[in-house]
Formats: sequence, C-alpha cells, structure tokens
Amino acid sequence: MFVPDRQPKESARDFAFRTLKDNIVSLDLKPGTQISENEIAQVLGLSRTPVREAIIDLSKASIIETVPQKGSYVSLIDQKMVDEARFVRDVLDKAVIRLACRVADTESLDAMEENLHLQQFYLEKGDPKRLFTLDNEFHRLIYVAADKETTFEMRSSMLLHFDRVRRLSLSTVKDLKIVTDHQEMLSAIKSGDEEAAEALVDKHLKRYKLDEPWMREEHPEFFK
Amino acid sequence: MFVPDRQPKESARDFAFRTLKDNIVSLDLKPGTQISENEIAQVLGLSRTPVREAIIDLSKASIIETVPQKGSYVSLIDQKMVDEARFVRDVLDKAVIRLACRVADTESLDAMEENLHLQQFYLEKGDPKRLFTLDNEFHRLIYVAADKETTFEMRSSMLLHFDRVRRLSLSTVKDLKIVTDHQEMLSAIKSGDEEAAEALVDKHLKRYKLDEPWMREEHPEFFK
DNA sequence: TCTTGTCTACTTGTATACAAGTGTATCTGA
DNA sequence: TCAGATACACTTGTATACAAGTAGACAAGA
Repeated sequence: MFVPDRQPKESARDFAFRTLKDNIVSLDLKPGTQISENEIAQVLGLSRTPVREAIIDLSKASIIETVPQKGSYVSLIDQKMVDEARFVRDVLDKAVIRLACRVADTESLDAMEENLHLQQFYLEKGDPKRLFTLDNEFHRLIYVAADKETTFEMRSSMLLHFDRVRRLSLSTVKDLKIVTDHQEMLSAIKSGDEEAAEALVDKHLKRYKLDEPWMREEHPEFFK
Repeated sequence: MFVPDRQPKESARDFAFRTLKDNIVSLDLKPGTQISENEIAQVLGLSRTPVREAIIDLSKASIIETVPQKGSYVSLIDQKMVDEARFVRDVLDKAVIRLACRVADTESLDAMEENLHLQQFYLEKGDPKRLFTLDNEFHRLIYVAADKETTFEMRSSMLLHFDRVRRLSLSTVKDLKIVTDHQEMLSAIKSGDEEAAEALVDKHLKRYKLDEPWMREEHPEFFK
C-alpha cells in the first residue's frame, strides 16, 4: 500500500479515507484483499477509530464490504456495478452539459479554458498522472458551470467502480484524443449547441471500451 | 425526537442512523437544531461511537453539518440543494423509466402490479403514511425493473433534501392523483412506450410545486 | 482415518477515557 | 460601570479497552 503525506490540518479520518480510496482505485489494494482496521491504523500511524470511520464511508459507496466479526474486504469488481456507474455518468453528464450550454457564465468558461491550457501543456510534456487530475477537474467544471456541484460529488462516489476498472483495462485512451474532446466540448458550450455537446459526451464516454473478457481472463481473482 | 423500536439484529449504528434520518426528514428535528452526540447516545441508550458513526454517514449526504470542536447541526434548508435533488431525480427517473420500458421482465411488472394494488387498498382505507412508503417502494421497483438498484440508493440519499421540504410545503398532492400516475406509468412500461413514460415522470414530478416564498415566510429560521 | 471439541488468534462492534478547541458566564481590577 | 482575564462546561476528534463472534489449528477419541 502506498502511504501519501498527511496534509497539514487534514483530519486523521480524511487522511485515512483519502489513502484507502486512492490505493483501491489504483489497484495497489487489489480487489478481494482483506483490510484489517488494526493493520491500516498501524501503517498510517493512527488509532482504529478514524480508520474505521473511513472504512465505513467507503462501504457506503460499496467499494469496501464489511462482514461483522469477520473482516473488511476490498470489493471484487462487479460488472453490474461498473455498468451502473457508467450509466449514471452517461445520463448525468449529458443532462448537465446541456444545462451548461444554457447557463454557463464567463467565469466558468474562463476556468475551463485555463484548465484546457494546462491539459495542453502537460500533454506535450507527457505527464499522464497530472493529466488525469486535470481531466477529472475539467468534468467537475462543467458541473460547476451548470451549478450542479453536489451532483458531481455524488457522481464521483459511484464512479470509483468505473475508474478502478479503467486502470485494469488494456485499452488506454490516447491522451491526445481526450484533450481534443474537451476542447470540442468547451466550444459547444460556448456556442450553446446542446445537441453537439451531448453528442460529444457520448463520443467521449464510448472511447472507454473496457475489454471485460480479456480482464476476466487476465485477473479472474479480481472479479465477482 | 421520536425514538422507534430497535429492530432485532439491527446494529446500534443502523438504529441510530435510521432514527436520526427519519427525525430529520419528518422535521421532528428541525433545521438548524444542534445535535449532541452524547445526548443522542443517551436518548437511544447507546454509547457515542455508533451515534457518531451514524452522524458521519448523514454528513456525507449534507443533511447534517459538523463543525469540529463546536457541534453538529441539522442542515438548514438550502434551496440550491433542494433544486439539485429535484434535478437528479428528474434526470435519473426519466432515463431509468425509458430503460424499464425496454427491459422490464414479467417478475418486475408483477411486483409493481402488486404494489399498486396495495396503493389502491390504502388509498381507499385512507392511510397516507403507508401510502408514502408504497410510493417510495414503487419508484424503487422501476429502478429494479431497469436493473439499476444501486443508482436508486444514490438517488435516495440526495432526495432527503427534497423530501424534507415536501413535508414543510402546504401543497399536499392528492394521493388519488399519485396512485393514478403510478398506474399510468406501469401501463406505459408494459406497452414499452418510452415517450409516454417519460412524459408521465415529468407530470408526476411537476405535481410537487413547492411554494418556497410561503415556506420562507412561515419558517424563516429553517432556511439558509 | 475421520470426527469432534477446544483453544487461540484474529476480526469487527461497542463503550469509555482522554485531548483539544469553543463559547459563555463570572470574577477581578481599574 | 465596564474591560478583560479566567475558569468552566460544553463540543467533537482520537485513542484505547473490552465484548462478541468467526475460523482455523490441533489434539483427543472412536
């Protein structure tokens, strides 16, 4: 497990939550792995209480499963859950980008523009990790532009399942294409072209063709 | 605060969670009220730990807000949050009912049919509380029919904000109309008429006209 | 060999003790 | 009378102790 630095003023619980979530999504903590509250507490230099609270939080998103008096486990990859996460993303993203086309103000557009410049920068520089963060942030900015930030938070918790499988998948989407998609989205929002914007979201999401049979064959122990 | 009976085998945390949630949505715990972990623990006959964990869960849905070293409070009604909950319900319900039109099997349809009979029964009997439960369950069954049950859970957590304002609103939707809406929805799903089904969801949701100015005037202390 | 009971080492669930910060009431001093 | 210091009662955050249940190792006995 990878243990990041604890941010100043970050509570023990938030620190434990962040660490566990990142390790699960990055597959450093593999699906099916048993998690011991005590062990995690020791590794992170905390007591059981904040670790336990973080685990409960993650259980709510079904990314950890706890069996009383037995143990907590990183959830196996559940194809149905992955599909459902993708469905939610598809439905919400489309509705929200349409809304953004109608109500986005210049401030939001500027923020997206700035983000895109950074995407371009790190694309050329070749920093996929930083690009991943900017990608996520760009989509958040669309929600912000539509004044639906809380909805984005909800979307995020469910999307953990999807993100984790993306890591596992062979098909790496070319970063170049992603950035181009984003640029086109911003153009559509600027011109208020809802139809185009929705179509772009559709195209964007379809780039992630998750080759389930291959993944199942490669890592059968990860699947439910 | 109303304290229900603890179900057999219900964990202390689940019991605390259920009790707090119901009291908040029913407005027995009024918006802005300070909640003391110790006090709740005493009232429920539990220790602080499970109560605290329940409060953390509810904080995740932004229905409780905690200020470190100061206190936890039932969130004030935030119009933006209510609108957003309504938005999510609108978008997801429409997408899901369209899906249900395509994929619902007879088992799901039967379950909905049975539910509707009960709705009819309690409508004639005049039991609005039971009817409320059946209403919620009916909408869950639509999600089940579309094989999107996890999405429903997510929707529920956000809908707390909406439900709580519904309680406060003057405009009581006639139960008769609700049941009729449901019957029409089931018909549309059975015949696979996506357009009609979506239109019904729209009509259904529009029945809840929440008179915000009136509520604000009547209970200014409840609002943000 | 197989069954069965027991012991042990683990797990999570809950209760309690302590740490640290906030706000208020009160007392002190001018 | 008023300003400011201070003690106190409260809060949540974290650590620790104990309760209760699970599973596996292992030995005793048929």
